[in-house]
Amino acid sequence: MRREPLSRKEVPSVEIGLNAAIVSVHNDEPVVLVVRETADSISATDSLPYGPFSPREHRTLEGGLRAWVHEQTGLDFGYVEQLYTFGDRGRHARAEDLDPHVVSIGYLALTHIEQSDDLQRGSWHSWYHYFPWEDWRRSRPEILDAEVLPRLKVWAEMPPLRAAPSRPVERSDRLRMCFGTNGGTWDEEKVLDRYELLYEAGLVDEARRDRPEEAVANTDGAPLGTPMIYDHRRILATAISRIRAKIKYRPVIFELMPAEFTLYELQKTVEAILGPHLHKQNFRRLVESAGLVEPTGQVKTRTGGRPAKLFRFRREVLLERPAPGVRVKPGRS
Amino acid sequence: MRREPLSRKEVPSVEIGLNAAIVSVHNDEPVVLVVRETADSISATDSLPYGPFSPREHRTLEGGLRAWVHEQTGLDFGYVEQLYTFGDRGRHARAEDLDPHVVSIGYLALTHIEQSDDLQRGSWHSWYHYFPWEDWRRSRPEILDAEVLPRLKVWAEMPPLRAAPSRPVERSDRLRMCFGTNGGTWDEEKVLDRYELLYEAGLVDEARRDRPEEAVANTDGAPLGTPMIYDHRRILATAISRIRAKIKYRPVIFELMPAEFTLYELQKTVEAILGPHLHKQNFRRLVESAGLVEPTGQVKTRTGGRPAKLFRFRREVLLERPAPGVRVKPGRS
DNA sequence: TTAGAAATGCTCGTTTTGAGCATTTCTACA
DNA sequence: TGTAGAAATGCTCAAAACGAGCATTTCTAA
Repeated sequence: MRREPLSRKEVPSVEIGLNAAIVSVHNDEPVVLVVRETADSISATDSLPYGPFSPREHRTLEGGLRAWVHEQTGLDFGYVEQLYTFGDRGRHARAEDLDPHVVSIGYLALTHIEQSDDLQRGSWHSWYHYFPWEDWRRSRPEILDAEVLPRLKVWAEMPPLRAAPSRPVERSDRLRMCFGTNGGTWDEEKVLDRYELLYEAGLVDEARRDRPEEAVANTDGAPLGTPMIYDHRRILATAISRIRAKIKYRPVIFELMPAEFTLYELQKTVEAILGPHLHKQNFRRLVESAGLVEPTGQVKTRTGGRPAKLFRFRREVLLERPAPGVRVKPGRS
Repeated sequence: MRREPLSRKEVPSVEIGLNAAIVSVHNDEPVVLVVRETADSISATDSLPYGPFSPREHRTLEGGLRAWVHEQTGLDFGYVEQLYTFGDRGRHARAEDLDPHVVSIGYLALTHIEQSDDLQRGSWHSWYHYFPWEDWRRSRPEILDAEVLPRLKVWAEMPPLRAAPSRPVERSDRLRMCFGTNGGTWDEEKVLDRYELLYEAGLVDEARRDRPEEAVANTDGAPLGTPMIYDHRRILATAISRIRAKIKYRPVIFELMPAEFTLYELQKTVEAILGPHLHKQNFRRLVESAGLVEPTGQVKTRTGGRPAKLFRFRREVLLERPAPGVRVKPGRS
């Protein structure tokens, strides 16, 4: 053996946290299931449903996740995928956090909200509540030019705290890459990168919480967006990035739809997730020619105009094509 | 609080295994760094470099991974990304495996092998050693029609052991989806899906190891491919799937290249990873028009023909385009 | 009865893609 | 010193995909 197996006491116990970003679309608004924790009698903090993995009780990681979500909210969801495993839940861990160390695994779950569903606990919040700078549905979000970019530019001019020769990319270049400043483009998939940059710049509440000793940039001015406990907002950012990327090559959007829907409802749901407006006729052509849907034969009246044909998801497409998805381009119309 | 925090003793200690699939290309052959473990004096088993995460010694998960790889092989690599966290290292865990439970995190690392590099331990093996049915470089691999598909078809005809109402996809449909039988197409990215199917069908050694009690299909006939310890072959399958998908939208292929290279060398490296042959002129047009490379001004003679211009990776492309990559189609030429 | 609102059908120019032919410029060898 | 062979490189061309917009149909509401 090349290495002595470590004895039990040599391997510090590690606790695994299971965390679920459960996403849905309600009234054309992307929402996430949030539990409000009352940490103490004064402050309330939002969290995703979560709980520790217990190998004795949970046969699998995913099973443990479903158990915790059910216990905390009453919700049972269908589609779920693993996002990422974060080793630094409290980021720059301080001594008292070291033992036991918590490693958190983030999951993305998708579900369709029926009217009849009522949660035992928790509530659906717009994800833009936590990331207002991502809300491009109407137009370029105001907070971007009013708050986010000015303060990030100040940060970009500051010298890095620790000289980082291993970081080849300048702060200003990272700013351009993430936020599309200086002639760059806004990539709606870079939600996590933008959040990480804001964290590093000390502009989100979690950064001030994790590194109170560090003088962070622009301490005057309110933190941006609504914070969450631990690294839950980072997990949510990961979830948004993932779903925005994934609907382009896998038909996961149908996890958010009812059994039957019109093409415009489908488009509205895609737009709720992706942000920008899509060209209606081209969207129809795309979805139909890709064989993603088939007409049910029914129509839906009360659409405000000509009745719309109802469609359902063609599950067979999963067997036919290697990468079916709503291949929309990030461009606006 | 909605939930009592679990006391220390209520949360069983979990050990986290860090596992690295370190990939390179050597002589147009995709290779992975493998350590041969001599489990006892009789049998030898291949493994990826791995070791437990110890929060006391490792500041981050990735740091722990690098430490273990360095200790076991002497290699320091650059690019690394997390793949997936598996909760069932021994799959259907038996009682004696339950405590402490091991959760393994798989990583993909990419590196370029210099002539001067010599490993202290471990060696580079072709990844097709572990997945011979994935080797489409010459032509359709013989083992597919001679061994893999006949035995999978037997399995597809068998009734599932446990009636699975929650599994909506028939075995024969999964076979078509994964292996392109019955008019389906072969998707070179589905390496993990194919391995999982073979595992479920009991055709790989690991399945027989993990579930000796279960009568698996086709026990006559040798197991397919070379096995690895624990779930390491599954991690390697995940790594291959990931890199085959990723080079299409991120310029990770350059992690495998020397500083200067010809376009044909680049093409050969892409083909080593993806498998099928690409159209040479179109590949050049693609790579150049995407701004991924720039000429160094030098040429390389001794190419067997007209000297080839040397190129280098244009790092600026990372700042310019949202998703630069070698967008090659899976089709053959 | 009619205005307004969607749904739907269709066109059209531009870009991207897949495929192949032709030319250039080396090396190896007669 | 030619000349064949092997790549590298340059260019063309048709098909498919894409982006944008106009036109028509068929509802509801007043």
